[in-house]
Amino acid sequence: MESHNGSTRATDPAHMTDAPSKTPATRRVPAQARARKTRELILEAAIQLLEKRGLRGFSTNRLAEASGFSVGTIYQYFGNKQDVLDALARHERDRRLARSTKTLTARAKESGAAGLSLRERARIVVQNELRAFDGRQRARKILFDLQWRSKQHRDMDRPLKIFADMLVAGQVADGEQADVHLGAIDAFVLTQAVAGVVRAALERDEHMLLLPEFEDSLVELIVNFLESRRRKA
Amino acid sequence: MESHNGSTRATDPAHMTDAPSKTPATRRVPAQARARKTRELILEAAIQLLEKRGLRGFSTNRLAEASGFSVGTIYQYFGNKQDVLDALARHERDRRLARSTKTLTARAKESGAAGLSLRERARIVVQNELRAFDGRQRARKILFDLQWRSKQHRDMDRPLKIFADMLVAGQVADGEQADVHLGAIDAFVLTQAVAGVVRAALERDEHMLLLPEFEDSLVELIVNFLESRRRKA
Amino acid sequence: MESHNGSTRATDPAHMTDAPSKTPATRRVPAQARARKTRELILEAAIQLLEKRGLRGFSTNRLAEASGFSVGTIYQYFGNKQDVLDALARHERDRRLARSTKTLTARAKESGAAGLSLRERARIVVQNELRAFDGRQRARKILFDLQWRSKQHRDMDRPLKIFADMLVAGQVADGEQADVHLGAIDAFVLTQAVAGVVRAALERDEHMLLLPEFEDSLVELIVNFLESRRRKA
Amino acid sequence: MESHNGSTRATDPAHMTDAPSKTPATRRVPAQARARKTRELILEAAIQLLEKRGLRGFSTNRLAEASGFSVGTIYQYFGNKQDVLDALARHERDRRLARSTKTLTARAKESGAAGLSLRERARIVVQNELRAFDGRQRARKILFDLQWRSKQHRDMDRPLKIFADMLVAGQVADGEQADVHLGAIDAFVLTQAVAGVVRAALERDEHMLLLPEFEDSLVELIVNFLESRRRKA
DNA sequence: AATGAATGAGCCTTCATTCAT
DNA sequence: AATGAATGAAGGCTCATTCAT
Repeated sequence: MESHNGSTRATDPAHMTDAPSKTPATRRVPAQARARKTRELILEAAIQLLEKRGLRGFSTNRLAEASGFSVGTIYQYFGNKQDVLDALARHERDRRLARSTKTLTARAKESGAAGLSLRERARIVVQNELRAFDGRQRARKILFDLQWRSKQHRDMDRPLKIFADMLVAGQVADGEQADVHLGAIDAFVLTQAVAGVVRAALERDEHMLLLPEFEDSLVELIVNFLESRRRKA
Repeated sequence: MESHNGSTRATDPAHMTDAPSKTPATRRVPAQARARKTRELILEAAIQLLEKRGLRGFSTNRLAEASGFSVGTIYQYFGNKQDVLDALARHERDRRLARSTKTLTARAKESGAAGLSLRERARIVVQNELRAFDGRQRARKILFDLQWRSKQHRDMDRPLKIFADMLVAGQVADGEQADVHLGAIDAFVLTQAVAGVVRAALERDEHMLLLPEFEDSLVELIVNFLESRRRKA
Repeated sequence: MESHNGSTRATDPAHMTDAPSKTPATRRVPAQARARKTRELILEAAIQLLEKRGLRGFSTNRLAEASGFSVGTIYQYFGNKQDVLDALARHERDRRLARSTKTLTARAKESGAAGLSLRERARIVVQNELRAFDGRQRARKILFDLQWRSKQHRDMDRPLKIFADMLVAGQVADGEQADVHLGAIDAFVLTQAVAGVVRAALERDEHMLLLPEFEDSLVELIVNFLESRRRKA
Repeated sequence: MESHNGSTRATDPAHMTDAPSKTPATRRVPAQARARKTRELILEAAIQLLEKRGLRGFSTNRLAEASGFSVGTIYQYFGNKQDVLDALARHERDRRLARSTKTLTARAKESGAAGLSLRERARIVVQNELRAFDGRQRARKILFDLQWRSKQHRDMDRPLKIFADMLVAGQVADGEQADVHLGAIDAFVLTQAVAGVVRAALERDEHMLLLPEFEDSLVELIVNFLESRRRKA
C-alpha cells in the first residue's frame, strides 16, 4: 500500500531511501526529512522490540507503543507488518555483506602484491559472519531466519552471489588463483551451507560461534569445497 | 520408545511411555488399541493439514475438524499444539534416518568385500536426503524447520551424530578408509551444512533438489570436507 | 443425581455415611466397606487437591487423577463436582464445631462447680476457631467460603445456632449466667460477625490469626455483644 | 494518558490514575471524551450483566455483546476480565463510603453543638450500609465478595480505616466522646465483623436487612465493642 | 502527517459430563 | 463397581488492520 524502500546495494550510501516517485526532487524538504526520521525511528524501535520480545511478541500495536508513534502512523510508512520485518531483514543482510566486503578489500590492500590466499579470504569472511551476532543476537537470529524463509528469493540471493564471487575471486594475479568462477548452483550450495551452519550454531549455543575449532571447521568446509570446484573447472 | 509424547496433561509424569509392557498382563487392551489408533489418526490428519494449510493455518480447532475428533480428544493425546508438531517432527526425522541407514547397509552388503568408497556413501546419503521430500513437501519443510528451531537439541542431535559417524565409517578395510572419527564440532558442521543447503533449496525451488549438478555439488561438499578432516587427524 | 451423604450431627460417629436407602442393612457388606473406603479416598484426595491447586485448579479430571480412580468412579459416588465440594465443606464445619464443643465441655468439667465465665467460654471458642486453620489453610479457606455461599442455608445454619447457644449457656448456675437465650437474629449476627472477621483475616494475612491482640479483640466483640443482649432481655 | 485504567496491557503501570490533571492542555479532547464515555458504557453494561447472569455468567464475550462493543474494545480499556470487576468493585465501595460520610456530616451539622452520640452515629452508618443494596442486589453482593477476596488489601483497606475512624470520632466536644482512636486491629475487627454480617444476611435472605431487629442488633454489636475499646484505652 | 478507537475472526485451552465397555 | 475415551460448548484473550477525525 505504500512506499517501501528500494533494495539498494550493500555499499550504497543512499541506503534505505524510500522517498517515492511522487516527490520528484524539490517538494517540501523538511517534511521529507521528518518522514525519513520517523521511518528510522520506527525501525529502530522495531529492532529493539524484536530483541526484547521475540517474533511472537512483535505486534504492530506493540511496535506503535514502543516507537512512540500510533499504529496509524506505522501503517503510513509500511504497508503491513511483514514490510517492517522485511525492511529490517534487508538492513541486516546489507550490513553484514558490507562489512565483509570492506574487510576483504582492506586486507587485500594491506597484503600487498601477493594478495590473500583463498584460505585467508575464507577466514576473513567466516570471522566476519561469526562476529556479526554480538549485540541484539536474538533479533538478528530472527531476521536471519526471516530472510531465509523470505519469498523474495530474487532480491535476497543476488547479493549473496556477488559475495560468493568476491570470496572466490583473487584480487590480483598471484599465480594461485585465476578467478574461479563459481557456477550458480555451487554458489548456492556454498552460501547456504555456511548460512545453515551458522544458523544452527546460533540456535544451539551461541558460544560455539566463538570456538576456534568451530571457525577452523567452517573454513575448511569452504576452502576444500572451492578447491575441488576449481579442480573440476 | 518413540512416537507419542505426553498424553493428556502437561504435568503427566507417565509421559513418553510407549511400551505397553508395564500393564500387568492383558488388561485394558481394547482401550489401548483404540487409543493408539486414535493417536495415529490424529497425527495423520495433522500432516495433511500442515501440508494443506501451512503452519499458520494449523490450528487445534482445524485439526479437530480434519481428524474427525473433537478438540478435547486431541488434548487427551497431546498436551498442547506444540506437542503435536513435535511428534510429527520426530517422526519425520526418524523416518529419514532409518531410510539412510538401511540403504547404506544394504548397499554395503551388495558391494562385497571392497566396501563402499567415501564418495559412494556420501552419494547414497545425499540422494536419500534429497528424495525424502517427495509428497507432502510443504509439511516436511515446516517440520524440518521446527526440528531445527526446536529446544530439544539433545534429543534431536543425538541421532544426527550417529548418522554422521555412520557416513564416515567404512564398513570394512578397503585400504582407503580407516574409520575417520569425526569430532563433535566437525560432525555438527557437516550435518548442519547439508541440512542448511537442503532447507534452502526446498525454500527456493523444489526442483533444484533433483538436479544432478545439485546432488554432485553437495556430495563434493561432503567428501572434500571429510577428506580434509582425515588428513588432519 | 446420586448418593450424596446425610448431613449428620457434628458429634455423630456415623458421620458421612452415604449408604443410600436401597441397601437396607445386610446387603453385601464387603462391597459396602469398599465403597465407604473409596468414598473416603476420593474425599481425602479432594482436600489435598484443593490445597494444592485451589478452587480453580480443582477439576473432576484432576481429582480422578489425584485420587487414583477414574472420572467415572467419582461420578459413581458423587452426583457432580459440587457434591464433592459440599461433602468436604460439611466435613470441615463439623470438625470445627465438634472441636469447640468438646473443648468447652472438657474445660467446664475441669473448672469445677464455678463453671466458666462468659469471657472464658468466648475465648475458648475463639481460640478454637483461630487455630482451626493450621494445616491445609488454603483448602479450609476455600471450603469456608463455599459453606458461606452455599445455598443450603437451612442445613448449614442449624449447627451454628446450636453452637451459639452453647457459647451463651452456662453449664451450671454460677450466679452470673442464667442462660441467656439468644434470639435467632442475634445469634445470626454474632455468628456471622465472628465468621466474617476470621474469613477476612485469613484472606489478608494468616499471621494475624495468631496475634494475641487479634484474639483479644474478637473476644471483646463477642462478650460485649452478649452482655448487652443479656441486659436487654 | 488519563482515566482509563490499565489500558490494553496488564503490565501497564499507569493504572488507576483518575485525575485528568496531567494532560498538557487541550489536545485530544474529543478522543478522550469518547474514551471516557466508552469506558463508562462498558462498566454500566458490566453491572447489568453481573446482575442478570451472576459471576459465572459474566464472560468477556458476553460483556462485549451486552455493551455493544467488541471484545477488542473492552480489552482496550481493561487489561483483563478481572480488571473490569475490580473497577466495578472500587466504584461500589467508593459510593458506599461517600454516602456514609455525607450523611454523617450532614446529620452532625443538623444536630447542632451537642453532636451525635456514638449510638446515633453507628445507626446512621448501619442504615446506610443496609440500604446500599437496593437495586442490583446480586451484582452488589458479588462485588462485595470480590472486594473482600481482592488481593489489593492495601488499596481496599485504607478507605475502610478512614471510615472506621470517622465513625468513632465525635465531631465536637460533647463531653462524651474524646476521640477514641481505634487501633489497626480493632478497626479491622470491627469493620470486617459488620461486613461479614451484612454479607451473610445478603446471602441468606435479603429481607433480613430491613428488619428493625437486625439493624438494632448490628448497632449494638458496634456500640458495645467500641465502648469496651474506649474503656480499655 | 498523525492519531487511536474500534473491530472481530480466530486462537489455544479447559473441563464437566456421558456412556460403551 | 470401575473405566477412561470422547465430547464440545465456552472461556479468556490477541492482533492486524481500518477509518473517522
